Amino acid sequence: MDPVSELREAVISAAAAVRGDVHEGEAGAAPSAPNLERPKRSGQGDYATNAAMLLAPALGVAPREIAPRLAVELAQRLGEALVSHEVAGPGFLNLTLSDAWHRAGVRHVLTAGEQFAGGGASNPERINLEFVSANPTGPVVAASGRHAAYGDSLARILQHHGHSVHREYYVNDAGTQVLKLGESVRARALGQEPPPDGYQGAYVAELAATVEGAADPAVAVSVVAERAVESLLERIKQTMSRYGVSYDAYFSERTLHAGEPSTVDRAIEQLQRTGHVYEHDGATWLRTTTFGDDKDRVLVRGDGAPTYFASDVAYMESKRERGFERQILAVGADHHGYVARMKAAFESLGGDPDSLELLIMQLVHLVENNERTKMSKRRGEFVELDELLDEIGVDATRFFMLQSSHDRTLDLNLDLARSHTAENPVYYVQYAHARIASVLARLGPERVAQALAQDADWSSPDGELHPAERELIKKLLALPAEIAEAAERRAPHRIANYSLELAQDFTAFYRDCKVVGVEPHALESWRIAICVATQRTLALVLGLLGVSAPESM
RNA sequence: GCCCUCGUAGCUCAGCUGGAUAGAGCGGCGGACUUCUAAUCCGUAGGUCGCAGGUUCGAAUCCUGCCGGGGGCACCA
Repeated sequence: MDPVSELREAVISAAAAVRGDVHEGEAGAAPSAPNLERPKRSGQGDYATNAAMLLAPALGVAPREIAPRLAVELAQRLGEALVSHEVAGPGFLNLTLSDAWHRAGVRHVLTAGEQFAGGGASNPERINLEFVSANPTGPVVAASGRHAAYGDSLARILQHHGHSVHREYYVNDAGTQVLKLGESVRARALGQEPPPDGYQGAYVAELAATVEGAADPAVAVSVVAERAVESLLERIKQTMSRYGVSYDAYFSERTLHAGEPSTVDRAIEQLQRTGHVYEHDGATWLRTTTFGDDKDRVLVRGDGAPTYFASDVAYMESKRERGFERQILAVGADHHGYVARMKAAFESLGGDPDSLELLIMQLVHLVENNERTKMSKRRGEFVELDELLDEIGVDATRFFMLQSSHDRTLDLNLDLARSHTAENPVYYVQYAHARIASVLARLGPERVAQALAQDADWSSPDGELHPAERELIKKLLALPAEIAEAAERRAPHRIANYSLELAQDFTAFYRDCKVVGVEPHALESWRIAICVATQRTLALVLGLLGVSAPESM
């Protein structure tokens, strides 16, 4: 267990003991788990807990009277690690920990290696994570870069936290939009304008030139559409790969309709068995209102064609059949109306609606000349993700997309991104990593290995830790809780934020604490250890964001 | 009209399952390069946390209403 978790356990245990003292044998309402947090201001110790304030209502005693009792219990549990404590404010207990505790923290980071801050999931699950799933009727647009970065990073974080994650891209290769694409390509190939509700983009003309049989009347439009989709899907995969985003599967919608019976047929049968399906006006309906939807939904239209909703239901069933305990879908803001019906359908299928999560991604607005550009795939007015990557690079794009919470709309100022690339905070984080690499290179691998050895002497006779060292170490040790939070709240942006904070704390350390050549030898060893622990942690978090960690810049 | 969501510094955003005097980056202003990397650092200015009530020992955070932005209310995909 990591040092901060141990500390938290000690606080919880101490709080339980205090509660037991006063209300002997009484079950009572257990107070919610006490916080262990970094005080905002300096001079308030290394950590603070609000346990006394939470115990106050249950005990009927003022928080400031409870805190000293808590301190006694805590002192017993922490021994020499706890240097001092004080009751502050409305009843916080501020804790100051020893230098030795901090040194042990660095050893923990080094020993844990790549597993640092990992495997914390209390209930590891097999998760199916679906993201982007943009229609293969055009290139990947810039806005999808947000979905891609988010889904990919979330997958990495969940995995590091101990879950098993399967990433899928749902390919809508069936239905009218695909047919419209085919019609548009055919029209261009014949030198005509695409139909008014078709696709107008320049890429359609490219497809008209490259797709086999585009202009050949003997080749059905549906076949042209199929080939165009194939070509576009290939292009989408290339963009994703360039962006550092990988999928375990590109799941074809068409396969849901294939076979006798098809997955769609089986899903509908399953729903019929559970009694949630009825016929009305010649169509087949699912009674989603039973499970909280506004209105019932059509599965099969009057003309016998299954709706898109039917495919979605079948897809959920497919994921369930494949053994995923949890389904997470990152969908666009324009899909938020689907949440209720999807959950209702999932429950109708016999699934637990809580194990189906639809995360609503807010929009990305590209701002140029102080105006938001309107993006329409059909009219062909859009910025491609590839263009964005050409201009501001993969690392900067990913970091920018990941910096803010997925449920907030994001303004991406293209003018700024183009002209001030070096101002992106991602370079700040990468720079810290490169700087450490430079320091370590100066020392040489042998000296570094020696400093990291289990029996290396890290403490100079009279040396206390520098405040910058203590701050940096506590930031390192905050990562396990940070990852747990990011994983549980599906919030990669927390990791982006953390990486910036870690880089800041390292830079302060770098400013105040000389490493190479510092006397005595043990102090140099100790600082090398801090540098290595920090460098690895920076590389770890950048990795979770899908951003590179360069050795030099 | 009904439902969802967001509103925090000039700009872009953290902080939000209640905690101490609300933060960062960029931009502004003033400084620092014989240095372990200046893609850096130091200092400084900048806030009615949309508005109004409520709950609480304590509210940017929870509840209600209002205002404003975005989205959704198909036998479309």
